[in-house]
Amino acid sequence: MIHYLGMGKGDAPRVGRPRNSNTHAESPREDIVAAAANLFAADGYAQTSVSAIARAAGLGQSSLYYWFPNKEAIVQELIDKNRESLEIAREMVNRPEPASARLYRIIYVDVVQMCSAPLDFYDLESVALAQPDEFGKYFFADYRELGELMSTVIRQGQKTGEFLGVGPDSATSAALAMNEGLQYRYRRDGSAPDRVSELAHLSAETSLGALLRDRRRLTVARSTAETLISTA
Amino acid sequence: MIHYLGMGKGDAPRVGRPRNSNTHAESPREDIVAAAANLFAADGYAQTSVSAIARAAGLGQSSLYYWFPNKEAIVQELIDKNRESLEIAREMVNRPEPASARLYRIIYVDVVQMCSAPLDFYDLESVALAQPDEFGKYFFADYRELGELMSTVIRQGQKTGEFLGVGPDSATSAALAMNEGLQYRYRRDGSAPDRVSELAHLSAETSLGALLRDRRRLTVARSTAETLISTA
DNA sequence: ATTATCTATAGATCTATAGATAATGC
DNA sequence: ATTATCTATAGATCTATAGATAATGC
Repeated sequence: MIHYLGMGKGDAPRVGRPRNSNTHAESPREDIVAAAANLFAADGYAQTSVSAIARAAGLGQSSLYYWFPNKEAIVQELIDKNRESLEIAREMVNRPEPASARLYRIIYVDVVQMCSAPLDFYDLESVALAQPDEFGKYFFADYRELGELMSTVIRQGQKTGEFLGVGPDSATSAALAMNEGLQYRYRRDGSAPDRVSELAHLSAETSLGALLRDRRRLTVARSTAETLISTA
Repeated sequence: MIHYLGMGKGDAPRVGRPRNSNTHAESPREDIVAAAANLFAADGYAQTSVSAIARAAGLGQSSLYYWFPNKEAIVQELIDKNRESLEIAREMVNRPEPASARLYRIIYVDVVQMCSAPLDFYDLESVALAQPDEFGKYFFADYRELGELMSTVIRQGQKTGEFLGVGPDSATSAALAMNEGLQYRYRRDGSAPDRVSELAHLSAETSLGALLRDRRRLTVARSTAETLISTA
């Protein structure tokens, strides 16, 4: 690799016609995705035009089409984060800790992930629904799998007598709906990011409060779950 | 009142230029609202054009503007139903029944009402947010009041020792988020209307399961709440 | 004259493409 | 020649208004 004297990061030679805006970009593709993430988070997917994304990224509207074929292609770049809570849930099914701690962790991570994602979960689902291709399939398959894993952990806890015998699938539906509803309200109300953890605990404690036979175990479940969180 | 022989309901004389479509309307205003309700329910508010509403009501696009000044005026006709669960909650604060039964009823009615409404609750909130006038204010004032009433009932139950001492406002947030999340999923999944009651019970039982000190009282709370439901 | 519709259209978007242009690379 | 932008624009919406028209009412 050759270094030219006095040629730092800032003035790397740039190919292509210069922008009208005084901005320059290390990676226009990433800038576009970042700008889209901000706008989607602020205004929602449907309300964000390609034109607004391009402007926020320092480009003219049509220049965006040099990097992405359309708006949906941009949102797909934002989506892979959606996997994290599924991977945690997969881990949790086969661990030796009590079901209460494992379910706590799954619920907690799901809330944190949804609240931290750039895109509202319901918007994400809408985009997935509109796309008959790969992404749509993966989204719904993942969603189903997450639900099945939660139901499995609930059944495990019922087998050991840790949980009451309520319907595992119903309890899962309630927990997922609460998680999604909380992330929605978190976004709508423009809550401060430091409230995410509080909401995640609230959701886990409500669902476990309804499931645990002996609720004195809730505190232990919470701290065990927190160990799991910091270890992984 | 004068009756002309052979002039039944069907062929009442109609003022105004006839429609191109073969439809006729007893009350175009109500037909428009009904058509809008169906379309909003099926496709969502933002995705429904004035043109589609007019067509569904048997009118040309521009003829709708004879009856309504714009799309938001139509949605406002649909909104008063949003009051029912608030009125129930107001009633419930001062009744002699145990807090568990009263909270059960509030939660139950809220889910039923949101699921039965023509408009998705989140869409309703979006419309309210976009309108700085009367309706917007009422919507958010009502929402706040419903939450406060729920918190009050929870505090009452804590005072009598019926409920555990979790934060009443947090428990309310969780319950509302779960209700909203469940109504959303109900709509998204196109669930059968006969599942509404099941979802409403699920939500009430989950929230009460987390709150009740002695969960053997849940069955009593449910049946007491059902009495309240059929009485009012 | 009044009512309720129609046709036609202006004006505001927004998406996506065509083709010009201004840099660097070789 | 290649790259990354630009300008300009076609075409698809969608909203809302202007003004014509076809009924009934008086």
